[in-house]
Amino acid sequence: MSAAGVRARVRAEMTEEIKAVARRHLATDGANLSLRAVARDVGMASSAVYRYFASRDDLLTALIIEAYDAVGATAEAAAAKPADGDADRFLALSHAVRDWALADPHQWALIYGSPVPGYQAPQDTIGPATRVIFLIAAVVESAYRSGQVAAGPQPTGRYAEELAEVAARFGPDVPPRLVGAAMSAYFQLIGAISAELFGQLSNSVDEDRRGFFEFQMRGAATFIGLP
Amino acid sequence: MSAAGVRARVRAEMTEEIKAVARRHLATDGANLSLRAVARDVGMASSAVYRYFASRDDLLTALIIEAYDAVGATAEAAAAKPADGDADRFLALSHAVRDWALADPHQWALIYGSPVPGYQAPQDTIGPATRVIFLIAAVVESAYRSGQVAAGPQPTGRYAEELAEVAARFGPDVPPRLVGAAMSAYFQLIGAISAELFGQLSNSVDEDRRGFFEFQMRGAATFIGLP
DNA sequence: CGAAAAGCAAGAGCGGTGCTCTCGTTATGG
DNA sequence: CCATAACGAGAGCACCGCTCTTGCTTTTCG
Repeated sequence: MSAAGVRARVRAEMTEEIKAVARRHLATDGANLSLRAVARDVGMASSAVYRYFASRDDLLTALIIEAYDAVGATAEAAAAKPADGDADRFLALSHAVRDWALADPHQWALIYGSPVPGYQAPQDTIGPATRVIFLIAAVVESAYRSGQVAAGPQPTGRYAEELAEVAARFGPDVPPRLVGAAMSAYFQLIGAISAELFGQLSNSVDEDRRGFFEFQMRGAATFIGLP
Repeated sequence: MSAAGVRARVRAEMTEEIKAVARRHLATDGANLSLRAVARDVGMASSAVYRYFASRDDLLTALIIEAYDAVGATAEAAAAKPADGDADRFLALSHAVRDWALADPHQWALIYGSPVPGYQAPQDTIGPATRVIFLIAAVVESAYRSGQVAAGPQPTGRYAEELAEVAARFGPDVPPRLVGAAMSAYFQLIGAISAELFGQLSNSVDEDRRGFFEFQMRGAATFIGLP
């Protein structure tokens, strides 16, 4: 009847419902969720799910993309808020990412944990995956444009050239050092959150993990040279 | 016959063989290796494996402990070599850990990747897990004892007290800041290697990852205050 | 309009998994 | 020497991912 076609709309709704149920299972079973169990919860035969996702890995890929988008949106919202300087903006962004990770550790593990064995990240995921690092880079670039970035160690050697190539994507005259520092800060962010989530803080920092996280991120900001 | 008992010795050998085969499977299948497949390779019924390991998770735990021991031993060997100052010792240690991880990414993922869902790290693993961070702490403490550590940001608040408690385990008068910095450096090390191994460097630093890694670790050393 | 085409859901089935239980055998220690 | 405990193998249970076939419904097009 409708121009869009009933079938297409129903298909889209069905796809969303499967993903929603799968996301729920992800929260309890992690990456080894069972496609059959998801199908049961949705109320259809397991074979019918294959009309919507070519394989279990394809379903996981859809969840991965959604997770990247979710954490990216959260980080963007935090970075958009008014902040007292670029260092504070970076800290706010970091806390937003950490809060998101704490709220749903399995989603975090899905995108930043060890890759699912036998699973190769398809092209669809590399776009959404870069949102957070681009945000950090934007903060760093903004600070640099306003001339507020302190000096720091210069990269040298072959990797410095690679950093320069990446820097060229952001604009002219962006020093490779800033790109390197931004990437390093990004990996520190991911690493600090993963360490906390994966239990590496047990028996050392148990009460005030948020404070210790901020301590680490302040170090990262200093390394970049943020004011 | 023998005092030790034939059975006990055979049992120990059998346990080792199962672990060896499982380690081989780990290199190809990752953490979702199949106990049945391991049993087939060993040449026994899958049910017989349960005489040696109570469950598949128990087998994985054994592999985890071995992996922690292996990376710990590697790091210790690197840290024991003569070095040109404590910063260089830290760098050597870092490179050793990275080299080990590159040589066997699945073992790395097993211990530093996302925890296997439904798998709770047993007590047996927390001892071996602390070897590397203790090594870093030892380097930092040695530098501190010789009065060569530069000043740095002071931790404040509740987590600072927790760091002080950890510091007390190392000896009197160890500043909490050093413990925090050492832990931060440790997480940077883990995070940088995981980022490289889990594909986060694709399309940015592809040629000289070793150089970029050293750039990051130099930053960590500076944050600690190593000379 | 009506037939052909395409999309869809369900069921059966294949080979695989972790794990348990039983049963015959073999080494161990009182 | 013999009861006991450890052992290996096999059958079996419930589950898994995935495929194929079979009917049915919607869409598309001559």
